[in-house]
Amino acid sequence: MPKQPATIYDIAELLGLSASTVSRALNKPGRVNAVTQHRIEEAARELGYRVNTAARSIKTGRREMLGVLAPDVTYTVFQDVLRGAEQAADERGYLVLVGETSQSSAREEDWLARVQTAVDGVVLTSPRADDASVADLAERMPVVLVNRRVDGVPSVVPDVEPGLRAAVARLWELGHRRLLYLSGPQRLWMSRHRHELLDRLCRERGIEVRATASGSGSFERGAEAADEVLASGCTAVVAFNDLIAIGVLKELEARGVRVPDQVSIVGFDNIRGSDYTSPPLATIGAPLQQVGAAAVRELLAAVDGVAPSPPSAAAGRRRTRPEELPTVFHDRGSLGPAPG
Amino acid sequence: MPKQPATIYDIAELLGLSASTVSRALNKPGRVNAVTQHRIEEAARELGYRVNTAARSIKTGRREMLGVLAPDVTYTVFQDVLRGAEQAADERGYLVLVGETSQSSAREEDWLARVQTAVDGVVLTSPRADDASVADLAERMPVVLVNRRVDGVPSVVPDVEPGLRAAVARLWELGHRRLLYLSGPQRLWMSRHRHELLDRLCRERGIEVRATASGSGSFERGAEAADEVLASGCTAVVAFNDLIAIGVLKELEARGVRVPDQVSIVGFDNIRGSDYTSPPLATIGAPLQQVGAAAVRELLAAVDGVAPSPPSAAAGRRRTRPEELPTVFHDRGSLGPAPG
DNA sequence: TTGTAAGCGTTATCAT
DNA sequence: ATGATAACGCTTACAA
Repeated sequence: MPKQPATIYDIAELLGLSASTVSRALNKPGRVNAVTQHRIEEAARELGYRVNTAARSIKTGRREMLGVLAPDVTYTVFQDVLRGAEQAADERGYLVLVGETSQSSAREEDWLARVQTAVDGVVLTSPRADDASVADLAERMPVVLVNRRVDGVPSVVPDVEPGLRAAVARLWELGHRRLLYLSGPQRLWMSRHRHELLDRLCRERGIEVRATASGSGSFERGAEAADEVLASGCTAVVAFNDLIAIGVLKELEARGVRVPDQVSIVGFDNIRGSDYTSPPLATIGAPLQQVGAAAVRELLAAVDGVAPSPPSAAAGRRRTRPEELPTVFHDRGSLGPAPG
Repeated sequence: MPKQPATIYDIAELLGLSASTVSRALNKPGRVNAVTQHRIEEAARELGYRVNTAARSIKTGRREMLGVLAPDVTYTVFQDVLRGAEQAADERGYLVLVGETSQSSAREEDWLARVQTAVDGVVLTSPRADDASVADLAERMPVVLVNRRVDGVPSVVPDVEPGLRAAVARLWELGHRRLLYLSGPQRLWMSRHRHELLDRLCRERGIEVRATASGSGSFERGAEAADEVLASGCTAVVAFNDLIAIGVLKELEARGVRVPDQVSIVGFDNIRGSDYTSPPLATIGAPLQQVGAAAVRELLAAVDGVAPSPPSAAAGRRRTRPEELPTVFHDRGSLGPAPG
């Protein structure tokens, strides 16, 4: 049923031209007689011609596709990154391959291996692979990291500080002096990063910070943490992400503990749904679409740098200055004065 | 920096063999001497050989990739479909290209055109294109629809009836006799489908159903609809999707209208966050991952049917029997006895 | 301005 | 069991 798609030869034959002329006309218009050009375009439309990208790739070495790796398409953070990436890619005529690795490093490795030959580069959002593997991969193909840093590999990470600083200031103002950080997965660079920064910012003000042992980044994890929260004697909680935050919030509500009267809660990511709760969840969000777009632009710059132009000293291993992608604090109802 | 990847010629040369032997060894093991086989595999690993998929495609005509079109990666429904699709594709060694078309039909057309040459087939979730264009596309390449039906094009749609029937039964039981359907976008097949089915099921019981004019499927749309809800004199609301439902719920709460005491609310899709609200939102969910997986399996069956095997009467235009993908009613706090 | 021809990395056919 | 060799559809010197 799907009849063979037309090739440049079909067009050439139809018009009594040679394939190379057709190719030229279709690729670099201007290098061919105006009327011929027109006839070719006409014929191409007529025949429903589409360039065979595989055949082109084999010659040019360019795949015009790039990969985006996501541990979990289901987590809202990734969606915005993907959307931003998709749009930036589209602007440059690139197609996007997505790899959902479901938190499994085996699948991640697998996908990476398979996709390698099909794309010009990859964006890795919170990959599970260890630093060495990531650096290794970056040796073999253009790679840009999102929400993670690895030495020598370009990365795009929003600047956590402004949003978190605002949140801490607000907590201070409300009288909170003891905070509990609900850690995410230990292997997640971003969880450690947020923790460190929270520590630093609180130290500046003399706020005490404790932290739970690391756990998953899920709603259930948050619910489980309710006991720890109550036992900790802390008046406010900063969760690694909104899922955890909402988990505690709902569990505390279920136990009759009033938020924010007895405990204040702040999350991270400003996921869709974080303002559906009662009270709405205060959270620190990042411009994730821009993050995704920036990552792709950086990736494509690297891709461009690889082949054409003077093989200059090369754009080389730059990282987007985070100042350009600041997080924002969303002050919402889950924050209130410290009790007592 | 990314040195040229090794080819089968490199392996052949290294081992003093011919390229065809190497190719055979790598593709159909068994047709080559066991020890040669082993040496080749060894060398391949050594050299970090990866098959050049573009080169392979040009010969075989198979791309080993498929496309998944999504109007909005940001809406949870799509994510689950994508995850299911990704996994089913992965099982068969297929890579997935995703197209986020941001509700724009121009971008949709564009992406479809561009991707056509790069994939073996596409899964279209709620495409904007009209029936004719979809049928047309299906003429030129394997296509499977999700959450939409078009004559002559295979599609996978969960069975709305069981979930909706349960919801209606529950509403009846609670004494509701007048319902308001908050319509989604008119162009969305699924919105019309849900409406029709609701009409039918309610008629069976003698429940009256009204419907709003169509609107967007967003949270804001729900908030705006609050007036209509209150003016309608209906005791319960069925929203086209959870976003709308949560929008009304929050807006009613803001106005001091008690849910479910004064108005009961049911949504569709069981999106993440639908149970974060207070009260949690009652909703009708579908096994979306399975839907995605089923769509891909059907697509790959069509792809397989295109070339190899006896060109039999062909699997042809089947549609997955919906009985296999039933929706489920989630009874939650937003439902209560009809007032008065 | 246009045509000829070589070659990209594979697979597949046909010999050997 | 293995090796030549010819495609696949396209780009790109180079020649006309």
